[in-house]
Amino acid sequence: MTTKKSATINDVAEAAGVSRATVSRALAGYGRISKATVEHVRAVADSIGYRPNALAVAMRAGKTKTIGLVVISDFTNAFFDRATKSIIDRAKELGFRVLIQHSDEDVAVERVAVETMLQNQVDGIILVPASTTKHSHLTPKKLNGKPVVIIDRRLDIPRFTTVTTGDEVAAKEAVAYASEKGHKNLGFLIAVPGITGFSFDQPEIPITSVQERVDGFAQGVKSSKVNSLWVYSEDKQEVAESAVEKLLDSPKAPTVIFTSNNDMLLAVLKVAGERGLTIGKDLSVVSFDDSPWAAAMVPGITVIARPVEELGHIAVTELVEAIEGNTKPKAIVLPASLIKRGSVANLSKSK
Amino acid sequence: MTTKKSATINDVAEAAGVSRATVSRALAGYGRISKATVEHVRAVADSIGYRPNALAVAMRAGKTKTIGLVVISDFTNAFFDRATKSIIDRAKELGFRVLIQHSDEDVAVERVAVETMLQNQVDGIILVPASTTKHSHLTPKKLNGKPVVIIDRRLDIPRFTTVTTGDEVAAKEAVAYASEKGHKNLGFLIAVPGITGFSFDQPEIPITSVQERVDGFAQGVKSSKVNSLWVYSEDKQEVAESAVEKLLDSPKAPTVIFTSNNDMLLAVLKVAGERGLTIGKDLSVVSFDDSPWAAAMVPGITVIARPVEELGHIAVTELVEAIEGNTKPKAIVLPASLIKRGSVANLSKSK
DNA sequence: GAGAATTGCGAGAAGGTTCTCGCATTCCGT
DNA sequence: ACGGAATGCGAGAACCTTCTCGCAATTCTC
Repeated sequence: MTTKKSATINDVAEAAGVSRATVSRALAGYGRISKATVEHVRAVADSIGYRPNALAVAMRAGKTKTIGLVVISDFTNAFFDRATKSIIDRAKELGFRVLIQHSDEDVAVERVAVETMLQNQVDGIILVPASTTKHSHLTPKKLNGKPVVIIDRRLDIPRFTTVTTGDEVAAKEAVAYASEKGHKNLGFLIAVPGITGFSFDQPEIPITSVQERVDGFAQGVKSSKVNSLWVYSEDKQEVAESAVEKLLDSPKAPTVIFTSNNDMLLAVLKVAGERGLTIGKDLSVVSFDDSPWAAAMVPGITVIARPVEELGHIAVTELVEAIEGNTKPKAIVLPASLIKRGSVANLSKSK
Repeated sequence: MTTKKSATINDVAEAAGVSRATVSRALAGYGRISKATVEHVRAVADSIGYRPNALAVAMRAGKTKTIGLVVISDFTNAFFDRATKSIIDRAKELGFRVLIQHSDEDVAVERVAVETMLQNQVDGIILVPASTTKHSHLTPKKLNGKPVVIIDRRLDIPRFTTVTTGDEVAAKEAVAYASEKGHKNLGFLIAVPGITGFSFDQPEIPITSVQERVDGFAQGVKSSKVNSLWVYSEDKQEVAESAVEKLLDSPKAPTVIFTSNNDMLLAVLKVAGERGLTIGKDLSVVSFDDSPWAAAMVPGITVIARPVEELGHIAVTELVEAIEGNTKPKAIVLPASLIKRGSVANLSKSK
């Protein structure tokens, strides 16, 4: 038979001929204890393969050294993969573990995810909220006073520290760039969670980051005096593809399409491929969020890059600070930047 | 002041005027208890916002309903993002949480990751081992008899259930396909963790999945009687790019390059782009592992697709089975398949 | 109507750790 | 040599839950 039960501190105490308290002192290195005892206990603990039970430690300490991460999407999304990675890495640096849950843009799922986190006694939560307005599960009382840091989006209350990116400015800049390149008809393909199918009329956008992008695009269109055609799509490949079809088939077909995330970009690439349109020549494209493949493609995709790793890093740092001391909520905004590659054709020269 | 401490079962008992045992019975629904009491306790528990402490439950039960996942790479890798997602999803279905750690292909890191998992009392572990041979931290004794399922690669001992894909057959098939298309000079770009820089001489490959791909390629080359040029690279973008350069600059430059993973594929795309080579015309490419962008690109990348989601699903299912009962270790191999897109030029017709 | 059977619930232990108290031993100074 | 301080360590409580055991109280049976 193999060792079924793991060695406890009692086993070590017995084997070393001392009390539990002494073992704890020897291993944790606190209190008054002689060097000889420490070494003896250490040796015994090693020899019987003692491993402290993190559960019991957490119970006793009232702290689990674990933070909960609730994101809306999984790592197949080009933003959340990097965000999750940077959060895990930073948490590790600070001695915290990360428990991950996905809400799939559904407030109800988010609610149970948060509930699960709290049942598991996480010390704090990093959350990408599915809704700007629905946050009745995020009251201090329901959270037991556990700190929360909101990332990527904002809530309509200033209760929590929030880390976002300056998408509005970046979107405006992107439009100006396309305009300079001679584009007169701009298309926008915007993923809006919660809607079904796609629509040319602006639906209610429950997400501040998307709203900011829309606003930025609109400002850019206004100041550059170009034509624009907007289409709002469900965040789903096939739906987005038919939205792109509609966009390209419209009377004033855009020469450049802006996409609000990488999934939408893929839809544009797919349809362009099917129609034999060459990116950067027959059709231009600019997308939110950078990714390795967007950089490696020919031509490279011009993107609005958000400092994802930095965002994750800061979120964890802020959360841990809030866990360890009392901090005031603050709003941190990181700048996004336009990375120019070859996916936007220069129409002004060719004419 | 906000509620600092969460309500415990004692608070509920006191508020409801019953004992802890009764509260537990009422909420968990076991033992003899009257309906009236159940409803009363439920109501009181709701009203004071009682939330069972998962830590205490786990302590008492001796089961945490948590499985540990130790992967070598993060979700920015086109295989591990999908694997991780499918594992989390399946675990959720079976009522398990997932704790994630990355080993970065380093056995030492893997060792502490496993150690951390065990300290956290996971019920079982899913592991992508960094090494075929170094597994002294995976003895039944060190694992306290906790079950482990190995995925993606194999160990040189048959101690654990293993879920892998049939890469050898698929690699052979891919070579045959390229040969049919008229390619005579085949290039292989193979990521080998642990080495520095790149090399044309085959280094020791500590990973069974990569070894299988190498073997499959070799068999294909032999039976199709084509020329081949092999280059083994560190899994790092810049290194891989210079390896591709060398490949293309060699006397018998390959007309098609096979890559052992998606990162290597990106390196090929990048270099091809810089040299003005059009994929599917001037240079052909076939990669291991499918991804949304490989499908959406123009031309689409021909890939050897592995059933990643299925792999994750099965791994969790097997692990949970092992957790709940005693099972014998088995070796499960899932078939990989060649998905033909446009990235392989047809040379036989043009001649 | 008395004993037996059933029912509802409370007391208490266990799970592994940490930490506070307080006791006993050693060491120092005078 | 003796009082007091310093030191090392053990006993026991606390964290929160679950579950067994057993005690009362009620109902049933003849």
